[in-house]
Amino acid sequence: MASLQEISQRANVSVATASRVLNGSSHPVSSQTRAKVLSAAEALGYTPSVLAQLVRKGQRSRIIGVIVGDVSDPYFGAVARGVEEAVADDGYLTMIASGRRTTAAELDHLRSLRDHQAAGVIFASSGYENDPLTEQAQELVDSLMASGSIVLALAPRDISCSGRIAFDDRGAAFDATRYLIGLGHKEIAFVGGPGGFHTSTHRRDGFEAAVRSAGLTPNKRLTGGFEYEAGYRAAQHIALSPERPEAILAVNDDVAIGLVVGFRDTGLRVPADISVCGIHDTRPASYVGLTTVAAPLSEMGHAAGLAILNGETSGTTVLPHHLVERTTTAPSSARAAR
Amino acid sequence: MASLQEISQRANVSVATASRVLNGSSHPVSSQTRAKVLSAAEALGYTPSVLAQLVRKGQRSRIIGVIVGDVSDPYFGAVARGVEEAVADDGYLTMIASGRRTTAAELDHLRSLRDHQAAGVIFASSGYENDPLTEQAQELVDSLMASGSIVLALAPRDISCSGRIAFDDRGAAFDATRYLIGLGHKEIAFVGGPGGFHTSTHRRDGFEAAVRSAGLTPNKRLTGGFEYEAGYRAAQHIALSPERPEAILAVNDDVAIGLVVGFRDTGLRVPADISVCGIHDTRPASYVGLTTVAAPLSEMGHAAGLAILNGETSGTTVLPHHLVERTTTAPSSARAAR
DNA sequence: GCTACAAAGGAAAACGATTGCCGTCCGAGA
DNA sequence: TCTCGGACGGCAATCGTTTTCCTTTGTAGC
Repeated sequence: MASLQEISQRANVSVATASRVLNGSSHPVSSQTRAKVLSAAEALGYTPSVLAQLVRKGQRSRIIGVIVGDVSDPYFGAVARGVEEAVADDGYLTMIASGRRTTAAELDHLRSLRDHQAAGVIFASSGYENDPLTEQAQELVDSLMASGSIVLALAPRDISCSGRIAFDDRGAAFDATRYLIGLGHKEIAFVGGPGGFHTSTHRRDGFEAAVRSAGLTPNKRLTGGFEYEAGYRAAQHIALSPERPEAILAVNDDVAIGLVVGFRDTGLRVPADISVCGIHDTRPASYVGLTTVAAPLSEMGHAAGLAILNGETSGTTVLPHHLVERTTTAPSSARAAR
Repeated sequence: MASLQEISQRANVSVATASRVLNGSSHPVSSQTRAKVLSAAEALGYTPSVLAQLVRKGQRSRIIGVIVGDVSDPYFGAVARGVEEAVADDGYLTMIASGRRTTAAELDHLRSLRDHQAAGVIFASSGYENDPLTEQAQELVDSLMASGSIVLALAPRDISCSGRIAFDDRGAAFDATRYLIGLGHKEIAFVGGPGGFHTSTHRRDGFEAAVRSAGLTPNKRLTGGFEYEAGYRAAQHIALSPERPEAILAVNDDVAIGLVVGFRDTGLRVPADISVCGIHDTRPASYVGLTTVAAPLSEMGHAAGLAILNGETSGTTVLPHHLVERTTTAPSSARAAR
């Protein structure tokens, strides 16, 4: 509340001197005056106006924005936690802004982050094809980068930014599918997210490639949302379908869990009757013992945080994933031996 | 990037006029000059410096900070989503800051929120007893409120702020316990969070009151963390204990789910051998069919968002909870009839 | 006793805005 | 013709800082 102005009056010095004492400067100040200023500041409870400092110095603030698709999705929680761990010790502040899966909301957040001169922006959510707002987003990203902010994408996006840190969506789906094939399953389906999202598409591509490479024909792939409910609903359909697959790869854990619970609610046994595999390995996966591909979520966040701290301004990093086998998948023979 | 200065030069008007045109003012400007300014702004790609505006006008920014304990806890996700829905249409931005369950980190976030003149701050996480940093937190909250920010607590906190919006921790635990008693259980235990947290304590109090009011003696209550793992570990102990309870109330859903999975992993049947009830009704609760008390999480967030929008500066609101019966609880007779 | 230089402090111009106050111009009313 | 008032625009102060130039003073070196 108290300004340098008031401090300087109370201490009988100029504003310049007060500034020099209170906010580090190389300009020398005698220890007497320094003491006077310090005690005045103490008495008045001085707090520098960070806003004014930013205006004057034109620097970046110590805010790092993480743009996520859904605040209650544990995927984003993991990423955000990684960012936080990387930057908290350096006094940077991670703020999570939810795009609620709409680009319009993301634009609002980008604008606000630009307005407040954020040190960095991290896109944790995937973009989607033919997004009419891409151009606007790119403009905002450009202006952010032009003014010194670092913009990183952790998921596929039609935006050129300072750098990318991700895992291999296609490869993860490919590996998971190979694993299911290795279990002896022949009829394998992919349950994807909402159409058009890049992650969905890449993962579906990986799935198809694996199925084809094994000489099988890719089974029907149903689409839905990214949430539990979408998986649950899909399970209802699949359970009733005449040509029910033996195994399913879901686009992510939430959908996979929805499938598992949905199947069980309709009387199917998982994995005896049908195997289910997810992608991400978020916390709830272990709640239901889901077999899934562990994605380096917090590692990605961590790397992104460090990149912003170090001002790294280019490059692409791909972090490794690995399969975590739990209890929702079983060899095909288990079914035959029933 | 372009400043009013540059705009005014290009349009051959004074900075004052440019300001009046570009950022609404009641002062009249002829349509000719207006057009000149507008086209200059367009050509130069003018964006007002929100920071400078804030410095000059001393107003609050359009940022609302939500301080949570753990970004991957779905409890906080629900609250944040509620806030978001309430304020997004008015152009306010919800930013989630993780206190990582330490007051020191919370203080950092509070400072940053104050520095950026946030419109409001919402405490979604509980405080704990004898927190040595309470005083500092109170000072920060006071300075925030003094400068016009609204500070709301959604969980018990030893801080006096603009208002409180919550549900009845004690009552929720009381009702859940009465429900378990109503099922015929006599040996009921409470598995609490880390010692000292107000929510833990209030819920334990509600539990004890219910048990006592039924003429039973409160069973041992084990403490742990707020997470799944704490519940899982507790389940290991309880399963091996000679005087195993018939029913358990957990401090929240995550712990309850940990208990359920933990029990099943040790061969106990839930609910046949032991009933488990949670508090919150977060998403994962439905994944495992957990019986739990539904807390008005997003409603609290929503109400808090509206309160900040409307500048409501006082009052306490308590929102209702209700029990959601699923499949982790069963009557005691089910056990006897085994 | 002179110069030279470092230390110490202040005045004032920025940064990018907003706004109170004043001057000019014009048309309307007397 | 004179006056009055409103429309319109600019000057300059202001917000809370930082930073570039001074100016003054003290001291060391010759």
